[in-house]
Amino acid sequence: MKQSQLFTKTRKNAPADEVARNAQLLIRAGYVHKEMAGVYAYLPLGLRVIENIKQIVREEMNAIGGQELAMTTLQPKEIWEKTDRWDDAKVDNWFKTKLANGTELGVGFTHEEPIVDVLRDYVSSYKDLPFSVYQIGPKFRNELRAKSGLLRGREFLMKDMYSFAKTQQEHEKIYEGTVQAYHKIYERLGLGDFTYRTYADGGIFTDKFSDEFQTLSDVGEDTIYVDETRKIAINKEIMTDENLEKLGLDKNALVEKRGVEVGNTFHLESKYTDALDVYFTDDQGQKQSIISGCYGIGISRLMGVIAEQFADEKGLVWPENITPFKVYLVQIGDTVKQARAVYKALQEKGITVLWDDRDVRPGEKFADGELIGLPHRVVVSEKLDGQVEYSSRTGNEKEVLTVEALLAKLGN
RNA sequence: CGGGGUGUGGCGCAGUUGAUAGCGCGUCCGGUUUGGGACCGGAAGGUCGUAGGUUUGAGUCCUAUCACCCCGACCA
Repeated sequence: MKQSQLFTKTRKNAPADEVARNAQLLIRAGYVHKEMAGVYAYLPLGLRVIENIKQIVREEMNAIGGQELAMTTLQPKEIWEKTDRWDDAKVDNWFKTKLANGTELGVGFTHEEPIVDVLRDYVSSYKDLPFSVYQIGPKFRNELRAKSGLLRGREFLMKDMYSFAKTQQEHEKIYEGTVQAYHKIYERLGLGDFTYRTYADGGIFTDKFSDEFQTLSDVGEDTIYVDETRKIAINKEIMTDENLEKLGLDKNALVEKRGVEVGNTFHLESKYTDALDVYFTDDQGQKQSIISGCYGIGISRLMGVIAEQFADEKGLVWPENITPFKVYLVQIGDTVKQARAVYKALQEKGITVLWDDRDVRPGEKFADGELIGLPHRVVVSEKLDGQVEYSSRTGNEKEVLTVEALLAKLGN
């Protein structure tokens, strides 16, 4: 992509009403546009990041047998009444609306009820189970207070998977498999080293704990206690002596940290399936409850967390796997021809490039490149005598290479 | 939802005891520049969040309202 054609521009100042570092940088660099409090549009650069995150999540969900689908945003109130989650006293962050004829509708804040409602059409026998389905799409929550930029929005993107099993044992296996997939996802996103599986409250309908995935961060909203050697943590909310013993955690090994919840997994037992009257018939001809689990990952929140986590004083720093483009190609002076050749050569290798072909001074290009945060910078300049200068976003050293050497370096 | 704060060109800000709204960045035109956000000259762009009110006169005072931010409570 030529930067001269990118419709967004960088800006030197962040809007005064945006305090969160992630949103400040993402806005300054042209990744997102704030539509209103807690509601952000994803601009071309931002959408590329979002799509990269989604793709990693999708691949890992597919790898454990998840089947992708897309549920609806508009929701009939009846199914939510069956699980007693329609009443505003029970769920206070619903967005609700009405059809022209007055029929009340909900705007989806989660999708347990609708997916279970779908099962009714397709699941009746033990032969139909187990399976998992997931979707990646918008969620709407009428938060009393949106905050922290992309970390807590009223409209946000989430991957939510739901599993359905014949027995608790079968469910546990799926659940653990999903937890392992989550670890892979955070690893691939570059967050593996500081994202912890964290025991948390399982909710009112199970005595099991749920698991949160907490990325350590000063801007985190949760207080967690981390056992760094075992790579596990416990949320402050459930930090009691009794729970520590139940979980086999040693209080003395725990360190208090702040975390951002970047995912969670819940045991739902048969609460939703029973409430919506969806059962299966076992091989003895007996009606049985379906055991389910739900598994969320905040896609747009992850973009915020990653922006926040890796940024330095110059701007964003994207991990290799989710960067909108791999290379920031800077053309200095009268070098269009050479720059185009490098651009094409990189692209032929399958390396994505943002080519700064603008007619602006070098300093501005470097500053913008650093703000935008692509991992690799390549400079084409008359000074380099046909070679190119390579530097990484995070390193200080620059090396002058031939184009062939550059391709070899970036091509693996 | 409780407490606190802020709304003035695209962005960041100033605007005194009430008197026809300024600055920086950005944008446009012309020129000089070109390895770290250049410089010179010119120009466009604002019913001061909105609605009432007080006043000869309101960005400024009063009332209401909306939006946004922060702390708390709640939540992916």
